Amino acid sequence: MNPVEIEEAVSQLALEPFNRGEFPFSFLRAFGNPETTIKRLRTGSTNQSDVGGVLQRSNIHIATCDAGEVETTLGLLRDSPKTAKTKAKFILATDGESFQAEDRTSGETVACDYADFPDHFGFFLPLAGITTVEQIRESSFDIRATGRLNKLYVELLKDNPDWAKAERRPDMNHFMARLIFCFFAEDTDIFVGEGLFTRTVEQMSARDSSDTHAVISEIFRSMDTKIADRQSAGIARYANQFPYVNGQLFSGSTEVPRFTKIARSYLNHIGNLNWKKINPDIFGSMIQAVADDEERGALGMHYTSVPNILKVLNPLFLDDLRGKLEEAGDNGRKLLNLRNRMARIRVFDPACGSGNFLVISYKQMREIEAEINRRRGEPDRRSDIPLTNFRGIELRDFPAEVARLALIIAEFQCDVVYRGQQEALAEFLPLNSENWITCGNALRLDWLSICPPIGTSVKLRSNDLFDTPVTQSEIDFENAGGETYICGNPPYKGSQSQDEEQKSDLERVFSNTDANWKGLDYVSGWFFKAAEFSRFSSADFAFVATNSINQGKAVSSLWPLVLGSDLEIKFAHTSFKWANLASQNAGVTVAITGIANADNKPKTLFSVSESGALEARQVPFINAYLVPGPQMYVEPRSKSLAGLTPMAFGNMPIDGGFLSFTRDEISQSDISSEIRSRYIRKIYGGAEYIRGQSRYCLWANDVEEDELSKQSLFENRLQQVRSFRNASKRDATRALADTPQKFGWIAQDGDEVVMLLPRILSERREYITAGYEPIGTLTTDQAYVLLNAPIWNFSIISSRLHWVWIDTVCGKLKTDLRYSNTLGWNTFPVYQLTENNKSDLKRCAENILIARESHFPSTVADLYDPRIMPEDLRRAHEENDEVLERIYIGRRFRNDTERLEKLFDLYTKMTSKKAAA
DNA sequence: TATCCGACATTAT
DNA sequence: ATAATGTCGGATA
Repeated sequence: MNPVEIEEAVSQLALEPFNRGEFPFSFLRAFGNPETTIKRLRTGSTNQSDVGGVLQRSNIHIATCDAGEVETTLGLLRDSPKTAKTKAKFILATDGESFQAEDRTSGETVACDYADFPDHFGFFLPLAGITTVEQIRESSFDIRATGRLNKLYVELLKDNPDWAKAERRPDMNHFMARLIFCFFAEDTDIFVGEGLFTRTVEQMSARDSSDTHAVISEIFRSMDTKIADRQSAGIARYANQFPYVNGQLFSGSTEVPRFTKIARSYLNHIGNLNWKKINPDIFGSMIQAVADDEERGALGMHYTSVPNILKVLNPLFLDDLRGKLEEAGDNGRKLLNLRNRMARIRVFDPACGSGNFLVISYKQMREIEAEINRRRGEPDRRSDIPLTNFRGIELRDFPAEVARLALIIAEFQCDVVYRGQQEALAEFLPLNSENWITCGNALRLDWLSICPPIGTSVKLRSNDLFDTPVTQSEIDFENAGGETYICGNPPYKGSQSQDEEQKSDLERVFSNTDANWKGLDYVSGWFFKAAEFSRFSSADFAFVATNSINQGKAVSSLWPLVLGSDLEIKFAHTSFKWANLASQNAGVTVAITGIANADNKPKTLFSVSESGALEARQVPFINAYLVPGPQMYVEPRSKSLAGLTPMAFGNMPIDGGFLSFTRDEISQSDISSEIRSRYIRKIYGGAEYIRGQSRYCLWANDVEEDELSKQSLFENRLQQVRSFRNASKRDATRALADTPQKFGWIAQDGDEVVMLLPRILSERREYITAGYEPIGTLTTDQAYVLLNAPIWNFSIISSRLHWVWIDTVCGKLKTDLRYSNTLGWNTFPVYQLTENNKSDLKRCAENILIARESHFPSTVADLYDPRIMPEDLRRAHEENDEVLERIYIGRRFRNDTERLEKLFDLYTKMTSKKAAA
């Protein structure tokens, strides 16, 4: 269940008559517990309560009681030995009048009237497995509002099918934005009279809902008409009470979708919520799913947490502002300078979604400004920070609407908090008419015209930045000295999953470069455009992006263009999971990169330590791999830089799985042992090797198909391979359809001594786990192979030095290592090895293999699990490292940082020597 | 020809 | 259910 669904279930429960016996079960059901769980608790088989209540292990201990006994009952629950023993997170007591609960981990408590307990449902969200985000628990209102608006939205689309079509959706979305504004305004005295909007609609429209749309439309028309013009415009008397709002919010068509009776009652429900409590930073990202038919199922789940956003904003510029505030102390002059500086700061998010980066920037800056004004004795002073300095571009119209609204709401709320309700109201309306959130394609728009480094006007230029470079003379310098910070979390899309339009977006962005843009992630476009912007007006920028742009091949394609010789990475957050509430898509791993003009200041590298704590390191340089060290790019090579044995990419079947067999499939078939030994081979992918599993394949690349089809085991399989290949849209695959017995890519003859290593390696293992397999063993493309290779190669692959190199320079799958022959093996810098070196390394390699052997039949996964790695194996690796590292520097390296430094250094020397030669 | 990647995908636990 | 950890083959140079 998502938070919205839980909120609805909890609210429903509170409306029903209180039933002492049923309440605990209904409560658990509302938090998404399946019927079977409830049943088991009800029959007592899993109910461990020792106070006559209901106790669900490691979750909650609930007891209902007689009127007036709540306090005492909660005490009983608190002291219950079972509560402690079963590690219950919460205790809850209620008599149907009053409601009390406690979070046993944090000690936080809830005490309220029974009828109001749904207001605290966020408190209990861990019961539904939702723990990721701390603030979500303070967002009960936002979740509730999202749920109600969603119901209204769906209901309206159902009855106004034409509004659901692509061309009218923007009207529908604009209408929703207007409604949200009205709900907020009527609860915050922006409209004079409590609940003015909801009340007026309720009173002036017919109960049968036939004219609801007309009444709302008239109210909207009124809000778009200046007071002086209302009489001539013939505004209805009831609509005349509404203020003139402007801000483009109510301009344009005032057409309103038709309401059913149900929709009219939903509207009333929504209006009766207390919109004062809205969190514009959270609400925006929750509500945006409403307008997206595909995302609606995950309503309230794709929520970006404030701490994650601050990981971008703090090091980008907020920390600096706070530092300056501290430095200024009570010095009025310095405080004034800081305030003047902040008044000119522009924050620009060219992928702003519903504006949460902008809203949070704005709120944080207002907080700093308020402190300045407090210290200067001007607490009521009007804010000098213009809302229009927070600019954004967003592709989808609804989030774009919501972003603007969220900023307006944030401004009002900040004014109320820092200056007071009266001052906030006095200057709120009419809204600024400029639309400073642009709905459009950020990769096609000219950022300089949307966020001009100078001046305040927003005018769209149709041409791209690179079609018509902006010349200095066009720039108006009236506000010289203002800083611009570009930030955001733009969309990521791997090179293979981009659609045609996205491809052409990138093509335009990179058209004037010789970049391999086809291989780049979609997000790269934002980095490149930000860098170009920065070169016009020195704006620092930082984005969240998939970590793959800082890995593997992408590094040498993208970063030389972004950084050039004038920009530098000023801070970075290495890979971490970008968590939101959607457990099912917890999967994306991101990094944050912040870029600024080169200077001599130290850079800050953030990373999450093993214990989960955030570490910040000051280093002289951060390179594009997000490791400390001078800028350098490792490019793929087709041959080893150091003369190592060639490493081949394994045999790729391209067979839909039909050339593979399990052990059982073979043993249960009727093939003769002769056919079997002639055509069936053992084959390894990474998984089979690491987990010690078996897999077999048909290996008969050059045998006639007719010959093979005589075997019933093969006949059907070959047909399936043929049709699988024919169904492909890749030419090369279809061309293979006529020879279904043949692998798509062949790396081996099949009779060499095979050393294989998996293409994907768990980040938990401390070494790269290559291994020898018997002659004739095959590998799939999930493993690399060295054929008939001298054993000292094994020593190199198995070394910590090599692990560090691969970890840094190759790609990743999530945070796991992804080995690459071209990027990792062929680029690995090694000194020329003497015969003595080679024989020393051979001995070390053999010792590793012997240590592994001594633990037969442990699998690689067992042996290299760092928690249980056998001592003798560990020692054999240590010795191997000792010998190899002496060849590099005559002693052991102190740590991985030192290893990498040496490797980078040697790589640079070896590549420049090659280039010179 | 020869890979590199996945706002992932599927299997272990 | 979450945690661990690697399929598969198309797109690309």
